[in-house]
This record gives sequence, structure tokens and C-alpha cells, in this order.
Amino acid sequence: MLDAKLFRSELAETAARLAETRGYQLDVAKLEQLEQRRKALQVRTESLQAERNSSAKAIGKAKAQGEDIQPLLAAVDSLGQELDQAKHELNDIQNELHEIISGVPNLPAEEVPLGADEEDNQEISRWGTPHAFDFAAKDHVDVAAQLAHGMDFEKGAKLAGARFVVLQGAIAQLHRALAQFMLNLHVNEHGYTEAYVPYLVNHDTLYGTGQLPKFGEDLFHVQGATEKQVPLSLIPTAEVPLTNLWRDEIADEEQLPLQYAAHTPCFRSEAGSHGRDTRGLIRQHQFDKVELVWLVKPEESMATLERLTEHAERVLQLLELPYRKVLLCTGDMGFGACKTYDLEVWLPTQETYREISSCSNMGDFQARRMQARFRRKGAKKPELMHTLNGSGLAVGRALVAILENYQQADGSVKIPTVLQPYMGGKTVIQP
RNA sequence: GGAGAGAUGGCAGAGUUCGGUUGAAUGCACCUGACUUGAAAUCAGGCGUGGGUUCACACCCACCGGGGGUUCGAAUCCCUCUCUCUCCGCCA
Repeated sequence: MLDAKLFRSELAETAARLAETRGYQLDVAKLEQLEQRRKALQVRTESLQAERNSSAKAIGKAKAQGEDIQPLLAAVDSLGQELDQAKHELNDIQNELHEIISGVPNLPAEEVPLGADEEDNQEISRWGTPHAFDFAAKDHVDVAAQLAHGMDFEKGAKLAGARFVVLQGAIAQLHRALAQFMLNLHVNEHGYTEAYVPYLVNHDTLYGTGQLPKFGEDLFHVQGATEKQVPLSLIPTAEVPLTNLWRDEIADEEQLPLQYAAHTPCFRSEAGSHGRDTRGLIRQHQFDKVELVWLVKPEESMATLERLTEHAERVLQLLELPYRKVLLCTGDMGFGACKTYDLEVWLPTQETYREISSCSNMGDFQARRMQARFRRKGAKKPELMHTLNGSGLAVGRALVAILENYQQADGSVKIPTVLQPYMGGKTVIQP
């Protein structure tokens, strides 16, 4: 959420910037009108409340002294009704304002290139050289099909439906090895605190990181056995629980920066992507991810984004997977981000780079929703933190990349050196 | 699953019986000043969060787990939800 003050004192500029960067049309006239009414109503409501408070005190005093309070009661007779009405009107307006404002995306950082979609993203760097195959390279589905136990989409469909998979044998083990390797790397070498978190979260938590109210249809919602139980939702990423660890908290300055890493499954309804990436493991309703989250002081967030991205890159480098780093343009960034790097891994059969990590600085956008704050030493007022998150990496897509990049002519798949200790020393998965 | 107790400011902990000047006693922690060579101890003062009006000074409003209700007035009474703790049962 953007600072409400932007919608009051700098409405025109904010609207122009949102249109320029995000193609987001802010209804300026409506906001102005609502804001005007809000102001009048709030002043009126609060002065009625002040009046009620002082009357109530006067009545209390008179009663204590044994005076007749009937005339005083008569004097405030109509006040209650008036106040009720003013409160309701104010409440309606504020709800309306909040609904509009909480649906406005974050403003991109200055240095983010202007653009409408992924066409305008900026390639920053490339690492590694795509392997030249002297045989016809297969995609990960076909590679896996040749192995003793593979990737079983039919079983996935039987058990749950489309976009679910069952992994078995060496592939399942490789999948686990990847997650373990990543988490160990970040915890042991990059300073992250390992966290185990709930996979089901409440609506306040989802609001905090920006999934609600606007993107509820991207999630799986879970209702307990009784109507009375509070509704929960499956996390679409560990960013949600990790970042919300500091919702409604005030940290001491010395506690920052905070950095968390967690390996969790992620659940996405993929409501808007019917027909996209239907083959293989690329786009599933359930996938595993190692997520990295930072909570920092505002002045440190941009430098932290670089570090966070390097940590994700390090995973690809150690796995020896060719990738490129892309700076997303204003139009392609997520709702809450002010700057995002995507890491894209090389997939030989698609002859293209596919997203495997997304690292974002959310600025104070989530922190404001969550009221995640810190207090500088000696300062009276708490300040909003900045939050960042990045995948380090998506486990399923990393598995895809390995199967495709490490396949050999005989149908076997080499195991990347760094994963071999996690595979009982095995160096290759045989057909 | 059954029975009971509880949720108050950074922490601890009064207030809830019998609603009234209580944004909330007291202690600890913390900050500022005095004393001191320095520190400790002591003394004095300060010390929650969010929001609104205002150039500002300042003033006002809301908040005692969440939501709703009763009332001129609710931390205090009623309803409801959530969470925590104790005992029994069950369970990975």
C-alpha cells in the first residue's frame, strides 16, 4: 500500500506516475471527491464524539454530587443518533477509500526501465554457456520417462487433478537433494535464519503481503469442517509467512537486518493460465521453493536487493546451470514490488531462458500494510521497514533445468557435483 | 473430545465485585537532567500506537485479544470469535 498522503497532497503526480509506469488508471476525480467528504465527515464525527465525551463526564460529575441529571440527559438526547449516522457515513467512505488505495500497485524505483510487458525487460548479464548436444535433446518429461522411476503426471491427475505430479525413485531424491542443498547454502554461507512456517495462513497475513484483497483468485482457500472455523488459505510462497513474522511489531534498530530462509511447498490456483505450460513440471498447482526474505532499514534495501539476487545466482552457478539476469520493466513487475530481478535458466529444448527466481525489493509497500516497523536508537517515532524476497530457487524448475541440461545420449542424467553428497555419492541417474 | 482459568502499555502487574474526571495505579526496563573524577546508588522529570485539524504552537479522536451489543458514559456489563494456560481423554 502506498502512503495515503500521496493521494491527498500529491494526487495528480501520483496518478501520472502510476499511469506512466504501470499503466494503472487512478480515478482522480473520484478520489478527490471521496477525500473531500472523508475530511468533512471525520471532522464532524470527531467533534460529535468530543461533545459526547464531555457531556458524559459532566453527567458523571453531577451524579456523583447528587444533582438531578435529567436535564443533562435531555440535552444529549439527539446526540447519539447524530453520531451513529455520522460514524456510519464515515465508515462507508473510509472503506471505499481503503478499497481503492489497497488496490493500487507499488511505484517503481527511478532506475527501473519503463515498459508495458516482458518485451521491455532489460537483460543485465548472462552466466555460463548453453551446452551443445550432439544428439537430439529431450525435454524434461521425456528425459524423466526414460528413467526407472520418473515423473508421473497420470498418477498426479488421479490423486488430485491436472497440474499435479508424483515423483518417485531417483527423481524424487534429486528433488529433495536440490531443496536441501539450497537451504544449506543459504543458511550456512549466506547468513539466513532457517524457518519452518505454517503452510496455511489467515487473511490478515495474506493482506499483509498483498495477496488480498486483489489476488484472492490466485490462491487455494480452505474452509475447516465447521462454518465457524476461520477460513485459511494455502501459501502461494513462503514470502507470505516469513514476511508477516514482523506484522504489527516494532523491532529495535540493532535487530535489523533480519534474513530468513525456508523450504516450503507453494500452492497456486493458476486460475488465469489455462492452457499455458500444460506440459511438464513448469507450472503446477503445488511446487516446492526455497524462499529468501529480508527485513531491512529503508536506506539499505536497494543494496540488499543486489545481495539477495547474488545469493539466488550462487545456487545456479554451483549447479552449473546457464542463466541470465533480467531487470523487469515497470509494467512486468509484481503488484507490490518497486524493483525486481528475474533469474532465467537455460532450457535447451525450448531454446530459451525460463524464469526460475524472482528477487524483489518491495520498499515499504508491504511494511505499511503489515505495520512492520523499527525504531532508530534515540528516535521517538517508529519507521516502516523495507521488505525483500526472492526465490533461491524454485525447486521444481531447478529439477527441470537439471534433467534437460544434464541429460546424456544414453538416456542417463548426470548429477551436478554439489548434489552428489545428497545422493549418496551417486554421479549419474541411469535409465 | 470433556472440564476449568485467563488475555490490560517494552515487560511484570493493579483496576473488572457495585460501569463515571482511568490512556489506565505500582514496580522494572528505557531516555534526559542533577549529584559524582567516572560509574553505581540517590533525587527530579520524561517515557504507548494509530488517525484527524493546523504553516506552526497546539488541540481533538480512537485503541485495555478481535468483532458486535446495552448505556448519556464500558478495561469494567451482555453476546460471539480467536488465542494462551491447567487437568482428563486421544494422537504423530
